[in-house]
Amino acid sequence: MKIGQATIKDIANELGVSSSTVSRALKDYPGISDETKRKVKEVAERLNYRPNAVALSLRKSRSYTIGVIIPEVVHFFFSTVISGIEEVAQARGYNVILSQTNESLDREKSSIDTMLSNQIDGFLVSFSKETTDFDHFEKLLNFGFPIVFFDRSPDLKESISVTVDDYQGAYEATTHLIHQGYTSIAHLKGPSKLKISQNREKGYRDALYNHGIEVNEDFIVECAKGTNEEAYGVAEALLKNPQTKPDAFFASNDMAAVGAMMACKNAGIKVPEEMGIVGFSNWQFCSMIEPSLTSVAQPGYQMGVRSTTLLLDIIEKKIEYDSVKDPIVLNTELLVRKSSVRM
Amino acid sequence: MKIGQATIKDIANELGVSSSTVSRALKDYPGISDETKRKVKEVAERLNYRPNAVALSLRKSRSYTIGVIIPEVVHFFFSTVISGIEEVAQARGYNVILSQTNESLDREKSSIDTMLSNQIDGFLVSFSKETTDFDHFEKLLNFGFPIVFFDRSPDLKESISVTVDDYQGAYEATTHLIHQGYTSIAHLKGPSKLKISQNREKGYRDALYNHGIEVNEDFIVECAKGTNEEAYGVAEALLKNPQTKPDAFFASNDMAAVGAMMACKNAGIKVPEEMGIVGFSNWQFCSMIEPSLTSVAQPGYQMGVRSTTLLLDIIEKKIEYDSVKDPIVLNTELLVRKSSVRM
DNA sequence: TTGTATGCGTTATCAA
DNA sequence: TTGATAACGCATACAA
Repeated sequence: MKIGQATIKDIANELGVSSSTVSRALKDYPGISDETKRKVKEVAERLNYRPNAVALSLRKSRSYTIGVIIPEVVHFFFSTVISGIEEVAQARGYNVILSQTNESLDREKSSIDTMLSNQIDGFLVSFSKETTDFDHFEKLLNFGFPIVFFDRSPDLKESISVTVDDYQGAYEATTHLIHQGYTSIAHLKGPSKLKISQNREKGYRDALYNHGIEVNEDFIVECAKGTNEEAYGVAEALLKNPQTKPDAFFASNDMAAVGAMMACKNAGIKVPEEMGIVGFSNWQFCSMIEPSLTSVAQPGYQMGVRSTTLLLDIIEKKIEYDSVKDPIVLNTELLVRKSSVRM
Repeated sequence: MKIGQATIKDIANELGVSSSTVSRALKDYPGISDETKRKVKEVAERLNYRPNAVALSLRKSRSYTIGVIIPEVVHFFFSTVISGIEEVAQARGYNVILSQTNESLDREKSSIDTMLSNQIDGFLVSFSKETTDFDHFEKLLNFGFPIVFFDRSPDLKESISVTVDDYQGAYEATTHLIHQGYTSIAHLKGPSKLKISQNREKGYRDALYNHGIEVNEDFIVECAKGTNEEAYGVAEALLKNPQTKPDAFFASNDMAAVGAMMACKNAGIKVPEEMGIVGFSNWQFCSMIEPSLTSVAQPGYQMGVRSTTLLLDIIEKKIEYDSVKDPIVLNTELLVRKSSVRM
C-alpha cells in the first residue's frame, strides 16, 4: 500500500500472467513475445511501477549503495570531496549513504557496522584523527570487501587510497617562501598522527634542507585542532619571543594561516612585507581576505571523483582489487597571492 | 558468505533449535526460557551476528533511513544543516542517504524516485532553484508520506517546514545600516523565485519604509547565481553611475557582499567610512576578511537538528503530521562587525 | 514462450 | 516454551 507502489504481482494479476513473465518482460529477457512485453510495459507504466530496491538488495546481496565515512561535513575540503563522490555515484546509479564521525573512533566503528548491516557494496573512507589502529578495516579487506581510502590513508598493505601530494605541496610552498627571501620560516603543523601532517612537515623540512637552511625545531609547532584561535595563540607566542620570531609562516591548513595572520596584524607586523604567510587547502576565503592568502590548492572534487570511480570499478569488477598496487596521488597547485609576495 | 555475516539460521543450526526461537530469543520476547536466551545470545556473540537490515526493511517496509535532498553540499550553510541532520539521525539509529541536486529539478525528481524505491522512511528536502511546481511533493504528501522542508519552503498547504526568519534578519540588518547613518542602501537580492529571497527583500523594504526612507527601485538588483564575481559586476555598475550610487549594500548572501566589497575597494571607496556593507549567512570568512563583514547568522546546525527531530517524530508517530500547523521559524542573529560601523 | 518453485533473512501467526 | 509456515518483492533454475 506504500505510495502507490505497484509490485510485479500487481502487474501479473492485471494481465493474468505469472510474475516471472512480468519480471522477464520488464528486463527485456530473450524468449518473451513482443506482444507480452508490450502489454507488461504498458501496465507497468500505467501503475507507475518502480522496482523495490530493497527486495532487489536482499535477492542479490547488492544494494547499489556505497557508504561514505567522513570526519566532518562542515569543512570546505571535505565538502568538495563529497560533491565529487555524489556526482559519480549518481551518474552510475548508486546511492550514497553518509556518516560523519566527528573525528571519533567509536562513531567510525559503529557507522561501519550499521552500514554493513545495510548491505552496502563498498566503503569510501577518510578515517578519524583518533584512528591509529586499523583492525576494523583490515578485517573487511581480508574478506575482500571493497574499501577506498581518501585523503587520509592507513598504513596497510593491500589498501587502496587516493590522496593528495602533501609532500610536494608543502615542498613547493616552502620553496616559494624561500625564493621570496624569507629565511626563518615557521611551520604550524597538523595533528602529528595523520600521515598528511607528517608528509607536509617532511616537505617543509626537505625544502629548507635543500636550500641550505637549517631546521629550527622551535619553529615547528603543532596545531592539533586546526582552528584559527588555536593558531593565533601559537603564533602570538612565537612572535613574542625574539629568539623564536620567524619571518614567515607555512601553515598546514588555511584556518591556521589566518590565525597567524591575525596574530601578526595584532602585533603590528606587516604581511607580506615583514612576514610571509602560506596556507594549505585553498579555502574559498583565501582570495577574499586582505592580504589575500597564498595557499596550496587540493583537488577535493577530483579526489571524490577518482576514489568513487575506483570503488565502483572494483565493485563492478571492471578492475581487480589487487591490480591497484600504487596509491593514487593527486597533484596540488600552489596559488600565489599577496600574503607571500614581497614588493 | 558476506563478511562473516552469520544469519539467524546459522545460530539456529548451531543450537539445533528453530530460527523463530532464535529470533525471539534475540529480541527478549516473553515466553522464551532464560536458558535458551542465554545460549542463543552466546552463539550470536560468538558468530558476530548482525541483523540484516535489508531483510528487515523488506519485512517491515521500514528502512530506518531518511533521504536528504539538498541543492549543494559545498555551501557553508547547507553543510552545517547536514551536520545537524547527521547528528540527530545517528543518535536515533537512522541512516542518512544524501543526494545533491545541483539546483536541477530533474535530478531532484530522479533522486526522489530512487530513494522511494529504497523504501526510505521520510524526506528532508531543500528544493532546487528550478523547482516552481510542487506536484512531485504534493503527491507524496497526499499519500501521507512524511516530508519536512528546510530553508526553502514550498507554497503548499499541509506541508511542514523549518525555515529561518529571513524577513526579520533582513529587517534588522537594514535597520542597523540606517542607524549607522547610511541612507542610500542598495539591496543585492537572491533568486526572485525563492521565498527566502522574497522575504529578505520584504524585510529590507519594510525597514526602509518604517524609517521614512523611500525605496529606490534601481537599488534593488538580483544576483541569481550568488557568486562574488556576479555581485562584483553588479556593484561596479551601480557605483559607476552617480545617479545609482548607494552608500551601503545589504546583500542576500555573504559571497555577494564580498563581491560588493571588492568592487568598492577597486573603486577606491572606503568601507565602512563611505560605504556600509552587510551580508547574510555568516560564513566562516566573515570574521577573517578586512574589514570584517557584518552578517546575519542563520542557525544552520539548529535547522538540521529541528527538522530531523520533527521528521523522526512523525515517522515514529510520536506526533501527528497534522498537528504541526505552523511553519517553524528559527531566529537569526545580526553579528555586527567592522564593515557596517562608522567610526 | 510461459509457468512453478525456491530462496534471499527476518518476523508474525498459528499450532503444538 | 517452541516449531512450522507464510510472507515481504524479486529473480532464476527448472519444467512444461
